[in-house]
Amino acid sequence: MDIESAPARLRELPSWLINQAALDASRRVTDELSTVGAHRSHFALLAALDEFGPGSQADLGRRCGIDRSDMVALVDRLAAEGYVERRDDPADRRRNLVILMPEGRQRLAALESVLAAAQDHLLEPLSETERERLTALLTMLVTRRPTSLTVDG
Amino acid sequence: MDIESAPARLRELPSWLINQAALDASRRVTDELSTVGAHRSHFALLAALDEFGPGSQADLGRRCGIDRSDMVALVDRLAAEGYVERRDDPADRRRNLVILMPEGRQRLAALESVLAAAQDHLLEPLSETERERLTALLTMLVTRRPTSLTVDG
DNA sequence: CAAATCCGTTGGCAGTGCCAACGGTGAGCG
DNA sequence: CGCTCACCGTTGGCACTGCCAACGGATTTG
Repeated sequence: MDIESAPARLRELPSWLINQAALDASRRVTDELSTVGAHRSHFALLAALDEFGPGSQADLGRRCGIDRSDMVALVDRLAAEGYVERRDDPADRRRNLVILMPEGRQRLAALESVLAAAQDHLLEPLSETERERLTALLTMLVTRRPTSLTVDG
Repeated sequence: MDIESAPARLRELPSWLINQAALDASRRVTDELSTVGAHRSHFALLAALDEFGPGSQADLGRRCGIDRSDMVALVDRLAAEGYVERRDDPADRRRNLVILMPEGRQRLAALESVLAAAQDHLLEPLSETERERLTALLTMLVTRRPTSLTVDG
Protein backbone atom coordinates (compact mmCIF):
# COMPACT_ATOMS: atom_id res chain seq x y z
CA MET A 1 0.00 0.00 0.00
CA ASP A 2 3.07 2.19 0.22
CA ILE A 3 2.40 4.34 3.21
CA GLU A 4 5.06 6.83 2.19
CA SER A 5 2.87 7.98 -0.68
CA ALA A 6 -0.16 8.59 1.50
CA PRO A 7 -1.41 12.13 2.03
CA ALA A 8 0.55 13.95 4.71
CA ARG A 9 -2.60 14.72 6.63
CA LEU A 10 -3.21 11.01 6.86
CA ARG A 11 0.37 10.09 7.67
CA GLU A 12 0.41 12.57 10.51
CA LEU A 13 -2.92 11.59 11.99
CA PRO A 14 -2.28 9.54 15.14
CA SER A 15 -5.55 7.66 14.90
CA TRP A 16 -4.70 6.64 11.37
CA LEU A 17 -1.22 5.54 12.30
CA ILE A 18 -2.57 3.50 15.18
CA ASN A 19 -5.07 1.91 12.87
CA GLN A 20 -2.51 1.02 10.24
CA ALA A 21 -0.23 -0.40 12.89
CA ALA A 22 -3.07 -2.47 14.28
CA LEU A 23 -3.91 -3.75 10.82
CA ASP A 24 -0.35 -4.87 10.30
CA ALA A 25 -0.07 -6.31 13.79
CA SER A 26 -3.31 -8.23 13.48
CA ARG A 27 -2.34 -9.68 10.14
CA ARG A 28 1.01 -10.85 11.41
CA VAL A 29 -0.27 -12.29 14.65
CA THR A 30 -3.24 -13.96 13.01
CA ASP A 31 -1.02 -15.48 10.34
CA GLU A 32 1.54 -16.82 12.79
CA LEU A 33 -1.10 -18.22 15.11
CA SER A 34 -2.93 -19.88 12.25
CA THR A 35 0.17 -22.00 11.57
CA VAL A 36 -0.50 -23.73 14.87
CA GLY A 37 -4.26 -23.65 14.44
CA ALA A 38 -4.90 -20.98 17.04
CA HIS A 39 -6.63 -17.63 17.26
CA ARG A 40 -5.82 -14.51 19.18
CA SER A 41 -8.59 -15.04 21.64
CA HIS A 42 -7.21 -18.46 22.52
CA PHE A 43 -4.09 -16.94 23.94
CA ALA A 44 -6.05 -14.33 25.84
CA LEU A 45 -8.29 -16.85 27.53
CA LEU A 46 -5.51 -19.31 28.37
CA ALA A 47 -3.39 -16.50 29.81
CA ALA A 48 -6.28 -15.26 31.92
CA LEU A 49 -6.93 -18.75 33.24
CA ASP A 50 -3.27 -19.25 34.02
CA GLU A 51 -2.95 -15.97 35.86
CA PHE A 52 -6.25 -15.82 37.68
CA GLY A 53 -7.27 -19.43 37.99
CA PRO A 54 -10.68 -20.83 37.13
CA GLY A 55 -13.43 -18.34 36.55
CA SER A 56 -16.81 -17.79 35.01
CA GLN A 57 -17.08 -17.04 31.32
CA ALA A 58 -18.31 -13.54 32.03
CA ASP A 59 -15.42 -12.77 34.39
CA LEU A 60 -12.83 -14.07 32.01
CA GLY A 61 -14.40 -12.22 29.14
CA ARG A 62 -14.41 -8.97 31.05
CA ARG A 63 -10.73 -9.33 31.82
CA CYS A 64 -9.77 -10.05 28.24
CA GLY A 65 -12.09 -7.65 26.52
CA ILE A 66 -14.10 -10.44 24.97
CA ASP A 67 -17.87 -10.19 24.83
CA ARG A 68 -19.62 -12.85 26.81
CA SER A 69 -21.58 -13.93 23.77
CA ASP A 70 -18.31 -14.62 21.98
CA MET A 71 -16.95 -16.55 24.92
CA VAL A 72 -19.37 -19.39 24.29
CA ALA A 73 -17.79 -20.59 21.06
CA LEU A 74 -14.35 -19.84 22.39
CA VAL A 75 -14.75 -22.07 25.42
CA ASP A 76 -16.48 -24.64 23.23
CA ARG A 77 -13.46 -24.85 21.02
CA LEU A 78 -10.76 -24.84 23.67
CA ALA A 79 -12.71 -27.45 25.58
CA ALA A 80 -13.06 -29.59 22.46
CA GLU A 81 -9.32 -29.37 22.03
CA GLY A 82 -8.82 -30.47 25.61
CA TYR A 83 -7.16 -27.28 26.79
CA VAL A 84 -9.88 -26.21 29.20
CA GLU A 85 -12.89 -27.74 30.87
CA ARG A 86 -16.28 -26.18 31.35
CA ARG A 87 -17.93 -27.23 34.58
CA ASP A 88 -20.93 -26.17 36.57
CA ASP A 89 -20.01 -23.85 39.38
CA PRO A 90 -21.44 -25.53 42.48
CA ALA A 91 -21.35 -22.24 44.37
CA ASP A 92 -23.44 -20.37 41.80
CA ARG A 93 -25.54 -22.29 39.35
CA ARG A 94 -25.77 -19.39 36.99
CA ARG A 95 -22.10 -19.69 36.24
CA ASN A 96 -19.88 -22.07 34.37
CA LEU A 97 -16.46 -22.61 35.78
CA VAL A 98 -13.80 -22.64 33.11
CA ILE A 99 -10.72 -24.55 34.20
CA LEU A 100 -7.28 -24.68 32.66
CA MET A 101 -6.09 -28.22 31.98
CA PRO A 102 -2.45 -29.26 31.93
CA GLU A 103 -2.63 -29.51 28.15
CA GLY A 104 -3.88 -25.95 28.16
CA ARG A 105 -0.86 -24.82 30.10
CA GLN A 106 1.35 -26.45 27.51
CA ARG A 107 -0.66 -24.87 24.75
CA LEU A 108 -0.29 -21.49 26.37
CA ALA A 109 3.48 -21.86 26.39
CA ALA A 110 3.46 -22.82 22.74
CA LEU A 111 1.30 -19.86 21.77
CA GLU A 112 3.50 -17.63 23.85
CA SER A 113 6.58 -18.49 21.85
CA VAL A 114 4.74 -18.12 18.57
CA LEU A 115 3.55 -14.71 19.70
CA ALA A 116 6.98 -13.67 20.87
CA ALA A 117 8.31 -14.35 17.40
CA ALA A 118 5.47 -12.40 15.84
CA GLN A 119 6.12 -9.43 18.13
CA ASP A 120 9.73 -9.52 17.12
CA HIS A 121 8.92 -9.39 13.44
CA LEU A 122 6.31 -6.75 14.01
CA LEU A 123 8.64 -4.50 15.97
CA GLU A 124 11.65 -5.18 13.82
CA PRO A 125 12.09 -1.54 12.71
CA LEU A 126 12.41 -0.44 16.33
CA SER A 127 15.38 -0.69 18.66
CA GLU A 128 15.00 -2.25 22.06
CA THR A 129 14.54 1.05 23.86
CA GLU A 130 12.14 2.25 21.20
CA ARG A 131 10.05 -0.86 21.72
CA GLU A 132 9.92 -0.19 25.42
CA ARG A 133 8.94 3.41 24.83
CA LEU A 134 6.22 2.42 22.45
CA THR A 135 4.85 -0.14 24.87
CA ALA A 136 4.91 2.39 27.69
CA LEU A 137 3.15 5.03 25.63
CA LEU A 138 0.51 2.62 24.42
CA THR A 139 -0.08 1.44 27.96
CA MET A 140 -0.67 4.99 29.09
CA LEU A 141 -2.97 5.53 26.17
CA VAL A 142 -4.99 2.38 26.72
CA THR A 143 -5.25 2.65 30.49
CA ARG A 144 -5.96 6.35 30.02
CA ARG A 145 -3.64 7.31 32.81
CA PRO A 146 -0.72 9.71 32.43
CA THR A 147 1.51 7.43 34.46
CA SER A 148 4.47 9.26 33.03
CA LEU A 149 7.18 7.14 34.50
CA THR A 150 8.85 7.64 31.18
CA VAL A 151 9.84 11.28 31.31
CA ASP A 152 13.28 10.29 30.17
CA GLY A 153 12.68 6.72 29.09
CA MET B 1 -13.46 -3.36 29.97
CA ASP B 2 -11.01 -2.36 32.65
CA ILE B 3 -7.67 -2.96 31.01
CA GLU B 4 -5.87 -2.89 34.34
CA SER B 5 -7.44 -6.19 35.28
CA ALA B 6 -6.33 -7.94 32.10
CA PRO B 7 -3.76 -10.71 32.27
CA ALA B 8 -0.22 -9.36 32.40
CA ARG B 9 0.77 -11.37 29.38
CA LEU B 10 -1.92 -9.55 27.45
CA ARG B 11 -1.15 -6.13 28.88
CA GLU B 12 2.47 -6.48 27.91
CA LEU B 13 1.88 -7.76 24.42
CA PRO B 14 2.58 -4.93 21.97
CA SER B 15 0.24 -6.28 19.33
CA TRP B 16 -2.55 -6.40 21.86
CA LEU B 17 -1.89 -2.89 23.07
CA ILE B 18 -1.85 -1.62 19.52
CA ASN B 19 -5.11 -3.35 18.86
CA GLN B 20 -6.80 -1.96 21.95
CA ALA B 21 -5.54 1.51 21.11
CA ALA B 22 -6.85 1.18 17.58
CA LEU B 23 -10.22 0.03 18.88
CA ASP B 24 -10.46 3.06 21.10
CA ALA B 25 -9.20 5.42 18.41
CA SER B 26 -11.61 4.06 15.82
CA ARG B 27 -14.56 4.36 18.14
CA ARG B 28 -13.75 7.94 19.01
CA VAL B 29 -13.03 9.06 15.47
CA THR B 30 -16.02 7.28 14.02
CA ASP B 31 -18.28 8.79 16.66
CA GLU B 32 -17.03 12.31 16.18
CA LEU B 33 -17.21 12.09 12.41
CA SER B 34 -20.70 10.68 12.52
CA THR B 35 -21.89 13.89 14.19
CA VAL B 36 -21.19 15.65 10.90
CA GLY B 37 -22.34 12.73 8.78
CA ALA B 38 -18.91 11.68 7.64
CA HIS B 39 -16.79 8.56 7.63
CA ARG B 40 -13.09 8.02 8.03
CA SER B 41 -12.58 7.25 4.40
CA HIS B 42 -14.14 10.57 3.41
CA PHE B 43 -11.33 12.46 5.05
CA ALA B 44 -8.72 10.21 3.48
CA LEU B 45 -10.02 10.71 -0.02
CA LEU B 46 -10.54 14.44 0.28
CA ALA B 47 -7.06 14.88 1.72
CA ALA B 48 -5.54 12.84 -1.08
CA LEU B 49 -7.35 14.91 -3.69
CA ASP B 50 -6.30 18.13 -2.03
CA GLU B 51 -2.66 17.12 -1.82
CA PHE B 52 -2.21 15.32 -5.11
CA GLY B 53 -4.85 16.79 -7.33
CA PRO B 54 -7.29 14.85 -9.49
CA GLY B 55 -6.56 11.17 -9.92
CA SER B 56 -8.02 7.85 -10.86
CA GLN B 57 -9.92 5.86 -8.28
CA ALA B 58 -7.26 3.19 -8.27
CA ASP B 59 -4.45 5.68 -7.70
CA LEU B 60 -6.27 7.44 -4.92
CA GLY B 61 -7.17 4.16 -3.32
CA ARG B 62 -3.59 2.97 -3.39
CA ARG B 63 -2.44 6.11 -1.67
CA CYS B 64 -5.03 5.91 1.07
CA GLY B 65 -5.01 2.19 1.63
CA ILE B 66 -8.53 1.80 0.34
CA ASP B 67 -9.40 -1.12 -1.88
CA ARG B 68 -10.46 -0.11 -5.34
CA SER B 69 -13.71 -2.02 -4.95
CA ASP B 70 -14.53 0.08 -1.91
CA MET B 71 -13.67 3.28 -3.74
CA VAL B 72 -16.74 2.97 -5.93
CA ALA B 73 -19.29 3.61 -3.22
CA LEU B 74 -17.02 6.16 -1.58
CA VAL B 75 -16.78 8.29 -4.73
CA ASP B 76 -20.49 7.73 -5.34
CA ARG B 77 -21.28 9.22 -2.00
CA LEU B 78 -18.89 12.14 -2.02
CA ALA B 79 -20.04 12.95 -5.53
CA ALA B 80 -23.69 12.80 -4.47
CA GLU B 81 -22.85 15.22 -1.68
CA GLY B 82 -21.21 17.54 -4.16
CA TYR B 83 -17.72 17.34 -2.70
CA VAL B 84 -16.08 15.63 -5.67
CA GLU B 85 -16.85 14.97 -9.30
CA ARG B 86 -16.29 11.79 -11.21
CA ARG B 87 -15.36 12.39 -14.83
CA ASP B 88 -14.08 10.35 -17.69
CA ASP B 89 -10.35 10.68 -18.12
CA PRO B 90 -9.92 11.77 -21.73
CA ALA B 91 -6.31 10.60 -21.71
CA ASP B 92 -7.14 7.05 -20.65
CA ARG B 93 -10.62 5.81 -21.12
CA ARG B 94 -10.17 3.03 -18.58
CA ARG B 95 -9.96 5.60 -15.82
CA ASN B 96 -12.30 7.89 -14.02
CA LEU B 97 -10.90 11.20 -12.95
CA VAL B 98 -11.96 12.16 -9.47
CA ILE B 99 -11.86 15.89 -8.92
CA LEU B 100 -12.08 17.90 -5.74
CA MET B 101 -14.76 20.56 -5.84
CA PRO B 102 -14.65 23.80 -3.84
CA GLU B 103 -17.32 22.39 -1.54
CA GLY B 104 -15.04 19.42 -1.00
CA ARG B 105 -12.22 21.66 0.06
CA GLN B 106 -14.51 23.26 2.60
CA ARG B 107 -15.67 19.87 3.75
CA LEU B 108 -12.08 18.77 4.16
CA ALA B 109 -11.40 21.71 6.43
CA ALA B 110 -14.45 20.90 8.51
CA LEU B 111 -13.49 17.26 8.88
CA GLU B 112 -9.98 18.32 9.73
CA SER B 113 -11.11 20.28 12.73
CA VAL B 114 -13.43 17.53 13.88
CA LEU B 115 -10.55 15.11 13.64
CA ALA B 116 -8.18 17.42 15.45
CA ALA B 117 -10.56 17.49 18.38
CA ALA B 118 -10.88 13.72 18.31
CA GLN B 119 -7.10 13.31 18.31
CA ASP B 120 -6.92 15.59 21.26
CA HIS B 121 -9.39 13.57 23.26
CA LEU B 122 -7.78 10.36 22.19
CA LEU B 123 -4.30 11.46 23.22
CA GLU B 124 -5.43 13.22 26.34
CA PRO B 125 -3.40 11.02 28.72
CA LEU B 126 -0.19 11.96 26.93
CA SER B 127 1.87 15.11 27.17
CA GLU B 128 2.83 17.00 24.08
CA THR B 129 6.26 15.43 23.79
CA GLU B 130 4.81 12.02 24.48
CA ARG B 131 2.38 12.49 21.65
CA GLU B 132 5.18 13.39 19.32
CA ARG B 133 7.17 10.37 20.41
CA LEU B 134 4.25 8.08 19.90
CA THR B 135 3.60 9.47 16.45
CA ALA B 136 7.26 9.10 15.53
CA LEU B 137 7.41 5.52 16.77
CA LEU B 138 4.23 4.56 14.99
CA THR B 139 5.49 6.13 11.80
CA MET B 140 8.65 4.06 11.98
CA LEU B 141 6.58 1.00 12.67
CA VAL B 142 4.16 1.57 9.84
CA THR B 143 6.70 2.63 7.25
CA ARG B 144 8.92 -0.21 8.47
CA ARG B 145 11.99 1.95 8.48
CA PRO B 146 14.22 2.55 11.50
CA THR B 147 14.40 6.24 10.70
CA SER B 148 15.53 6.82 14.24
CA LEU B 149 15.57 10.57 14.19
CA THR B 150 14.20 10.25 17.66
CA VAL B 151 17.19 9.04 19.60
CA ASP B 152 16.55 11.77 22.05
CA GLY B 153 13.07 12.74 21.02
C1' DC C 1 -2.14 -8.62 -33.77
C1' DA C 2 -1.82 -11.33 -29.48
C1' DA C 3 -0.98 -11.34 -24.68
C1' DA C 4 -0.57 -9.13 -20.63
C1' DT C 5 -1.92 -5.46 -17.74
C1' DC C 6 -4.77 -1.99 -15.81
C1' DC C 7 -9.38 0.09 -14.99
C1' DG C 8 -14.09 0.42 -12.67
C1' DT C 9 -17.67 -2.28 -11.03
C1' DT C 10 -20.30 -5.96 -8.91
C1' DG C 11 -20.79 -9.42 -5.64
C1' DG C 12 -19.37 -11.90 -2.05
C1' DC C 13 -16.74 -13.58 2.11
C1' DA C 14 -14.61 -13.87 6.82
C1' DG C 15 -13.49 -11.75 10.94
C1' DT C 16 -14.57 -8.64 14.58
C1' DG C 17 -16.85 -6.06 17.95
C1' DC C 18 -21.12 -5.38 19.43
C1' DC C 19 -26.32 -5.62 21.11
C1' DA C 20 -30.96 -7.63 22.32
C1' DA C 21 -33.45 -11.09 24.24
C1' DC C 22 -34.44 -15.39 26.49
C1' DG C 23 -34.85 -18.68 30.52
C1' DG C 24 -32.55 -19.76 34.61
C1' DT C 25 -30.35 -18.31 38.94
C1' DG C 26 -28.95 -15.49 42.90
C1' DA C 27 -29.09 -11.38 46.03
C1' DG C 28 -31.33 -7.61 48.38
C1' DC C 29 -35.26 -5.84 50.59
C1' DG C 30 -39.95 -5.18 51.91
C1' DC D 1 -41.99 -15.34 52.65
C1' DG D 2 -42.47 -12.87 47.83
C1' DC D 3 -40.81 -9.31 44.63
C1' DT D 4 -37.63 -7.01 42.17
C1' DC D 5 -33.40 -6.43 40.33
C1' DA D 6 -29.05 -7.99 38.60
C1' DC D 7 -26.35 -11.52 36.80
C1' DC D 8 -25.36 -15.79 34.02
C1' DG D 9 -24.82 -18.51 29.55
C1' DT D 10 -26.67 -18.93 25.16
C1' DT D 11 -28.64 -17.87 20.70
C1' DG D 12 -29.18 -15.01 16.94
C1' DG D 13 -28.32 -11.22 14.63
C1' DC D 14 -26.22 -6.71 12.94
C1' DA D 15 -22.74 -3.37 10.95
C1' DC D 16 -18.45 -2.50 9.68
C1' DT D 17 -14.05 -3.45 7.73
C1' DG D 18 -10.61 -5.30 4.91
C1' DC D 19 -10.20 -8.24 1.45
C1' DC D 20 -10.66 -11.28 -3.09
C1' DA D 21 -12.50 -13.03 -7.64
C1' DA D 22 -14.34 -12.08 -11.82
C1' DC D 23 -16.19 -9.49 -15.58
C1' DG D 24 -16.03 -6.43 -19.82
C1' DG D 25 -13.66 -2.66 -21.55
C1' DA D 26 -9.31 -0.06 -22.52
C1' DT D 27 -4.46 0.23 -22.97
C1' DT D 28 0.22 -1.22 -23.22
C1' DT D 29 3.77 -4.50 -24.44
C1' DG D 30 6.00 -7.63 -27.36
